[in-house]
Amino acid sequence: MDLTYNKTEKLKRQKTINKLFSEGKSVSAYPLQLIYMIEDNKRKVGVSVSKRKFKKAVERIRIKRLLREGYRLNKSILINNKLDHYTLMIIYVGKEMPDFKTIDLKIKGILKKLIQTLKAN
RNA sequence: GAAGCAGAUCGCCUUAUCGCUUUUUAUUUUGAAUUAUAUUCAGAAAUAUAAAGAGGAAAGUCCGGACACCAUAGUGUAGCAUAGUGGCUAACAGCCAUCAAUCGUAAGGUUAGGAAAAGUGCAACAGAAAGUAUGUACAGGUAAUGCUGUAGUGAAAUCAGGUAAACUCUAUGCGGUGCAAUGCCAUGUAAACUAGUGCUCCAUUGGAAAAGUGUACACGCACGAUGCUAGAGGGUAGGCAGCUAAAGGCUAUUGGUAACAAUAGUUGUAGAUAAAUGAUAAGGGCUUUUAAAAGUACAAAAUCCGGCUUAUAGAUCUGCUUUUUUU
Repeated sequence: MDLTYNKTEKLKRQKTINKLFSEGKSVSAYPLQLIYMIEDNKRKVGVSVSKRKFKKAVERIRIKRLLREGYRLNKSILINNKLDHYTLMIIYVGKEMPDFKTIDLKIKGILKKLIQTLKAN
């Protein structure tokens, strides 16, 4: 089972990020929002937290780490459903500091929701 | 013992499993070159292994430098900053010593502490009057006059003082822009297109120079047609270097009241870039509490250093002061 999340899998290019925000579709399940795009033949995933909602850098870094960890442990949900090329941006839109258990749960939820919406189309 | 003053240090730990970033070594794959099928080279990827991986403030971005580019950064004006005296430093608005004022019983704390005989402005109450000033009473004096003295008000009353966290003056310092600096590679018809403006003079492989451009302004200086200004539409916004060894840390000795300096020894410590340093589980510290249980702060590098300021649960150490008790 693949539990890695290294440099090559990170969403880095400014261009693709802009494209994702302008053309991608979104699925939301509070306190998370997922913007996705099924185009590239590689997996690219980024995480984000609004600076407005969390002013301190410590809090933002903490949430990003939790989001990354949640994706790393649960990305098998996507791969087991024969989905291995995608571009994702996971955004935390909540207003309070989460702990890992809720993040883990919500990530699982939103990834399953993504698969359902894709199958429906 | 209690209350307090000054200074310094630390600021969670261990194990297991799953991960992240950088680097070392090994193997495999791939690429390039060639004397051509085996060597060499350096790069990339994967796997394994080992090592390292946020702070005392990393913060605020408030000062000062290093470094880079703009001209070898010049002169004057403007502007800004600093302000007892002496010293330290690469430098400073920092630090040390000391004087004065002031607060505290004291240890100690605090201070925008230069100049009012250059000029301008401002000033409560009292008082006739506070600078284009001259009233009353008494006394003196004159040709005459508040001309002179005393009384009275006030901090200050006629060659006066106060105020410069008011202008000002004096002394000293400061050129500008910041690592998104800057250089290289790759990509790109990119010195592209349209409009406006400019395209000079002498001369002939050269020289001079207008407009213009370069810094707050002026001068000066440099560049000066591959120009300048505006518009529309597009491309790129990726990689490498800069990038971490530093006015470094620690210890000892010497000089100095000290800040600090010199010498010797020792040590070798993050380098990311939508931004690594994490997640989970178990256990242990520490604080509150009979226990259960709860709490375990503030706050995360972004070119690098020296400061200042602000935030901070809790813990430790050193020196000193006052007071009480005991011996």
